[in-house]
Amino acid sequence: MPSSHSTPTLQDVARKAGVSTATVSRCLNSPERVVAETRTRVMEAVEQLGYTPNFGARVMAAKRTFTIGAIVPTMENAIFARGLQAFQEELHARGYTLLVSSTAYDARVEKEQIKALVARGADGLLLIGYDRDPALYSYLAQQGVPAIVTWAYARHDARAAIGFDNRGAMAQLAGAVIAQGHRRIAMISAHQRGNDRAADRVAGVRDALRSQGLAEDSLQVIETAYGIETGEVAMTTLMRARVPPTAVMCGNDVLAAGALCAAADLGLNVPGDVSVTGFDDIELARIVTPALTTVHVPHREMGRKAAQALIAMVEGAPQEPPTELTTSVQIRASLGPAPGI
Amino acid sequence: MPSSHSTPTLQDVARKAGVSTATVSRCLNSPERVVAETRTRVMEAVEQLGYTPNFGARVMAAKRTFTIGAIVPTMENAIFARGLQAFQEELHARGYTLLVSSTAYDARVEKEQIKALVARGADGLLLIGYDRDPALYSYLAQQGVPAIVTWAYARHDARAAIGFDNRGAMAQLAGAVIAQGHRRIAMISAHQRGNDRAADRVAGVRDALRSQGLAEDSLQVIETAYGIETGEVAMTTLMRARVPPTAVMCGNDVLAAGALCAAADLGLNVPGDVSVTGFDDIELARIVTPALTTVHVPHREMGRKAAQALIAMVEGAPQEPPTELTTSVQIRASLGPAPGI
DNA sequence: TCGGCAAATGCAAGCGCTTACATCAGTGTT
DNA sequence: AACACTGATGTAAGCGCTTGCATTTGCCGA
Repeated sequence: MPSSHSTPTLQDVARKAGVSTATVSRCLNSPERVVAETRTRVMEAVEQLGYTPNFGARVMAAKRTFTIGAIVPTMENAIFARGLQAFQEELHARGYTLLVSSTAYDARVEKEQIKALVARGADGLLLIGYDRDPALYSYLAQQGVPAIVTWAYARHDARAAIGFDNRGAMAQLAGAVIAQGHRRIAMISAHQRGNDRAADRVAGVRDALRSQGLAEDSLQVIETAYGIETGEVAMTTLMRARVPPTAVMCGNDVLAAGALCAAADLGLNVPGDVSVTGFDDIELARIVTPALTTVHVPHREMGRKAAQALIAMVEGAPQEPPTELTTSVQIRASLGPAPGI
Repeated sequence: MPSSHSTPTLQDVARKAGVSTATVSRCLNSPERVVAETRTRVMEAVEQLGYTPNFGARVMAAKRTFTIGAIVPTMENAIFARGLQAFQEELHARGYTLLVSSTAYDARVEKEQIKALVARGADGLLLIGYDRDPALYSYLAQQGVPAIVTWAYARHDARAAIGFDNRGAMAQLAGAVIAQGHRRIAMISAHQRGNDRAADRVAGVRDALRSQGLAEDSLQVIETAYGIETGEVAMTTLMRARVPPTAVMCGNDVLAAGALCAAADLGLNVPGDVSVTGFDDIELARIVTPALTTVHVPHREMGRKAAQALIAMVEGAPQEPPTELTTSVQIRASLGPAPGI
């Protein structure tokens, strides 16, 4: 008799349906192996008892959790939100559940979270960017947990990845800025240490300067945490200099939104007095005034494909080579000709 | 001998340290019950083997997962992001891991996700709002999984909750709008069905109209999905009417941002031609032009307290009564006097 | 009619861990 | 010196499920 107080178990269902636990288990996991009549009886028992399989037991017996972990730097702004949403949708469609945790851009926290997720039996992991302690990669390999790198793409790295060329995309955007006659260009970047995307974006701007025959060390870079307020502060510093830049390229749209606010506060006209650009093309970019010139990233596509690739790896498919997604420069009102041109 | 290929188990550690599995388990879970010397030996073995406890086994034996689930309507925009981030931070500090999933505002998906999280052994659940199939609440009760309702607060409901009075807050904001002389007020709301927050906000506006002796059925309400674009569409519809409203109150900041975009596209001046308000006071509200008048919600505080309360419940504390957090009306440039006043 | 085969189901051995209880070795008491 | 007691550790019984293998059942052809 099912004990009336604790949650029902396979046993209880089996007893109620008058079959063995094995049959119940099969009904739940490979219904085609059970005759229709029995199956109906079992399913009714399941229904009546309100039975839910015990996850721990199932995991232990089956060695699979159907859980995928994602470790992102932050959930607070929208940078990762859309891609993650698409990732989860695809996962959900394939019967997997997503576990998200965030690191606040702290490598130590990231390490903890990775271990926590692996300990919790994540079948696979979504990681942002490449740059982390190599020991973590060996740890994952040792534990047999596949991982996929996203939001970045490195041709030379064999690791599974779905991303885009941060450096090339930023170089292209910088090319557009330079083409507008800007020569005094500054950049507001996230901290580059441990953040390859940020570092690549700075490098991209340098690439563009160089290829135009401009002095690349003339590029002034302010590093700061991601955030609207930090973007405001950085922009204010920049524009109060003796010779302020005529274009400020930001490491992402959030910083750029902050820069725009600061410009407004300082009474500067954008793009009349100074041009501002972002990166990511999140919704924010369209809403701010003036609308932001930025790099469009196919976040949803990235999330979806990452899910597909990761599931394939989890299910034992041979690891695919990294995939590069194409980005495009979105020219909007925040970029104009350099003043005096 | 530890099999060289599979991951090490408690057994392996015990063997290596020359103790029983019970002792190893105790070292890991209640170190003070083991003599220092033994403990050191065990910890060394753990270290050398790179042992990580098997989550499933642990869960099954201990009946606890130290995992909390959160089910939010969406991760795509920032409405829930900040609160969730705070929730996770507090959880993490207390040794719990957060599992997030989203429902796309679909009650069926929510049901699935709740079951999935319970099946995955979530010790407790964070839910948004009250409005859902009562069967779900009984299911949770039967499964013994405590849940806390957030982003809403209902005095009359005994359910554990940490939230704010959506209706009262919106009424207060509407009061401010009316005080500016607005009489033709329209509202852009999320779909109210299954979304008590949205419904309460509409009701709040009606309350305010009534208490000012205005005809509450004169309030025109457009329901739409949450999103910037949907906000734009709704605003366009509203402003193209023969007698357009002089103030448009939006169910949240995202819709309001869309409304502001639409106003700009239509060549309307805000607040000269029409005032716009939001709700939530997410970062967006400060960035848009003009800055948004909205209701400030203490998201981080809510997230933090929700974590504390939920953990207390999970750990067996008697259920606390619902907690109400205070909101405040944030007046910014998007609200001005009604035209012609 | 009966042997043989396949399909359906049952049996029971784990999966790796926690924990109640048993055991054992010291310590202090009388 | 015998005893009770305490603290450290070991023993072993599950936790609820999956799954390889054994058993049963029903049907076919000979």
